[in-house]
Amino acid sequence: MNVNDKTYRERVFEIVRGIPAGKVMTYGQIAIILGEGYTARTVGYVMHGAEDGVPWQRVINSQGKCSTDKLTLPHSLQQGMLESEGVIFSAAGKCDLGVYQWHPAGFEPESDDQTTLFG
DNA sequence: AACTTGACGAGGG
DNA sequence: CCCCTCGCCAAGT
Repeated sequence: MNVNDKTYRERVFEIVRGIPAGKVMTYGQIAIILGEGYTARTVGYVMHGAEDGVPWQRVINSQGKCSTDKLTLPHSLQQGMLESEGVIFSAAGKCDLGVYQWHPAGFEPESDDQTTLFG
């Protein structure tokens, strides 16, 4: 399995393309969904080579922060793109995953207690 | 084949 | 909240 294999990379991109604007997913979350020997690191490795119009900005780390701060990309470019989609970041550059994290159909968390929302 | 890096994650101080 | 350590998998030298 090689990150350059189209099938390998496509599985990651397929999920990322499914993230709607204003929502985010974490590297580790994507790795868990793919299962097959993927880890947060490999997903990140695949993501840094995203080119197919994949909304890479919607993939952040498990802390709710952008991992692109000190890298090739200008500081807060990713955060700025997400803010344009409505994601609110704290002064420390962190967003609330409990609010913005996207869960693909079939991989939703256990929490179904929305019945208590409005009594 | 060995060693280092890297858009990561969890745990501890 | 910041910093460090260790585990993880693939790529580049």
